[in-house]
Amino acid sequence: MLWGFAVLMKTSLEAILERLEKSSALEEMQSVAESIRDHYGVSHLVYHWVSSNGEQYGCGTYSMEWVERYLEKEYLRVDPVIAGCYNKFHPVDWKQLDWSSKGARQFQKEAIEYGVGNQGYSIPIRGPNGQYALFTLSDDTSDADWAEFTEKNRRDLILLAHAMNEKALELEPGREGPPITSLSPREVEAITCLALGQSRAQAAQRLSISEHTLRVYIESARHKLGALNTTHAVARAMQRGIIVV
Amino acid sequence: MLWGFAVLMKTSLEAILERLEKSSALEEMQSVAESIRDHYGVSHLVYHWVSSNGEQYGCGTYSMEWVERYLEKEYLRVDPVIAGCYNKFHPVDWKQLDWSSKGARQFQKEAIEYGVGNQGYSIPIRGPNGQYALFTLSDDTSDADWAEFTEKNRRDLILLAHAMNEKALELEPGREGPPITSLSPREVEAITCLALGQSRAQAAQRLSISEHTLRVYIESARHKLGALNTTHAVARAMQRGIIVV
DNA sequence: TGGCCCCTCGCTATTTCTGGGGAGTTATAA
DNA sequence: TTATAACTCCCCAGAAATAGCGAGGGGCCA
Repeated sequence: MLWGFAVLMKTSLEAILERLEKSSALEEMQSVAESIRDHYGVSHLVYHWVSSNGEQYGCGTYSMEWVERYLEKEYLRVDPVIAGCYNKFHPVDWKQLDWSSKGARQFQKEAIEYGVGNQGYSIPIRGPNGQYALFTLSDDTSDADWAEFTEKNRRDLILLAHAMNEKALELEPGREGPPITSLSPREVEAITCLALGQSRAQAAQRLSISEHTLRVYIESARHKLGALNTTHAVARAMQRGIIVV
Repeated sequence: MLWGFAVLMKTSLEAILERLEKSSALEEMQSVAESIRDHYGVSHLVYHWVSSNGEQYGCGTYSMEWVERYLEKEYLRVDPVIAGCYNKFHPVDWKQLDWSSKGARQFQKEAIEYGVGNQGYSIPIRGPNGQYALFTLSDDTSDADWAEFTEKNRRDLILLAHAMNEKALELEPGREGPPITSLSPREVEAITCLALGQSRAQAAQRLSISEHTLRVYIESARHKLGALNTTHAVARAMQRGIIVV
C-alpha cells in the first residue's frame, strides 16, 4: 500500500501530477520499507522527508487510516517527533522527546490507538536547501527490549537511513542540470550582513563601501534569488545554504 | 600534532580562549583520526566542520605546514572539496569535483606538493543551524585502487563520519541549557509569511487580521528572538528551525 | 481568583527600504 | 579581442517598516 503526502502543503494539479510521475520510485521505496520492517520484526517503518521546495513525501507501513487521520488533523504541527528531531543530528529515541504539551499527549494517545506502537526510533538526515528527512522505526514493546534493540541495530539503521535517503534524492526536483543560482562574493557578504540584523547603512560601513553600492548588491542578489524583498532574499539564501548565519 | 582552525573567521581573544577550552576534546579526536588513518592505511584523514556560529574547526593528519599554508592563502575559498560537497548529501569522490577553475588547479598542485595525495573521498554531514562537516580520507594511489577501496569501505566510513560528528557536537556551543525561545502559533504564522516575501499588508490579509495586529506579532517575535529587525528575526527563526520555508 | 500569555484593534511621526534611472574600472571568459 | 560579469559610485521620490503610546476579551494554570 503506497502513500505519498505530497498534498500536505498544497493541493494542486501540479502536486498530483508530480506524485503520479514519482509513484514508481515511491512504490519501490515502499516495498523496501516493508522488507526492512519484516527483517527487523518491528511494527512499522516510515521514511518521510521534506523536499527542498517544501513539498512533503513519505512512504512506509502505517495504515492508510492513520496516515489520513494524521493529514486531516494536521498532526505534523503537533508531532513531537517532527519538532524534536528537527534540531537533532543523530538518532533519537522517542522517549527522549517532549510529550508534555496537551496536543502532543492527544496525538500520542491516538497514535497508539492506530497501532503505531509505543516505542519509536527516528534518524534525522539533512541536506542543503532545507532538505530534511526522518527514517523511523516503531514497535510495541517494553523500554528494556527497545533499548536493547536500538543499541544493537543502531549502525545498521544509520546505513539504511542513508540508503533510503539516496533513493529519495532521485525524486528531488532539479538536483542537477539547472544551475543553482550563485551569488557573487560581495553579494553573499551583503546578504549575510542583513541576515545578521544590520541595516543597510551599517552593512555598508562594515563592508567599507557606500550604501548605494551595497544596495546594488542587494538588488542584484534579490533578482538572482527571485525574491520579492530583502527579507525574502535572506530567507532564500539561507534555505539554499548560500549564506550561513 | 593538534591543529584547530577556529581562527579562520575571526581572530579574537574569545576564539583563542574557546580553542584552549576545547583542546582536550580536539586532541582526542586528533588521536582518533590518526588511528583511523593507520587502520585503513591511507595517507591522511581529516575531519573539518563549520559550527553553528560560523567558527571553523578541524583535526586530522595533514602536516602543520600544509594547514598553515591553507589558512594563510585562504584556500577555503578556492577548495573545490568544500564548495563541491556543500550541496551534496552523500559521499563524494574528489574526481567528481570541478577542478577546472584557475584557483582550483593551483590549489590542487600545491596540495599534492604538500603530500595530501592525489585521491580523496569526503563525506559531508549536515545539521540544523548551518552545521556542516566533512570527513575526508586522502591517499596517493591509482584511480582503480582508490575506487575499489572506497567501494569496499564506504559503509564503514559513513559510520565513522557519524561517530566523529557526534564527538564534534560536544564542542558545539549552547547545545542544551538555554531554553529555546518559543513563538506563539500566530507569531510563527506571521514570521513565515514574511519569510515567504509577503509585505505586512499581504501577510495581514492572508492571516485575516488587521495590519496592526500582525505588527504586534512581528514585534513580539522579534523581541523573543532577540532580533534587531524583521529580516534578522526571520533569519533567526529559520536558523532555529522555528519556521520552515 | 489573580496572574500571565495569547489574540485582536487603534494612532502618529520618523526612519529605512525599494525601484527607477546612469556610468566608470577591472578581471575573467569566450 | 570583445563580451560578460563583478565591483564601485551617484540622484530622487514613493512605499514600507519601525518605535512609541494605549486598550480590551479569552484561555490556562496555580
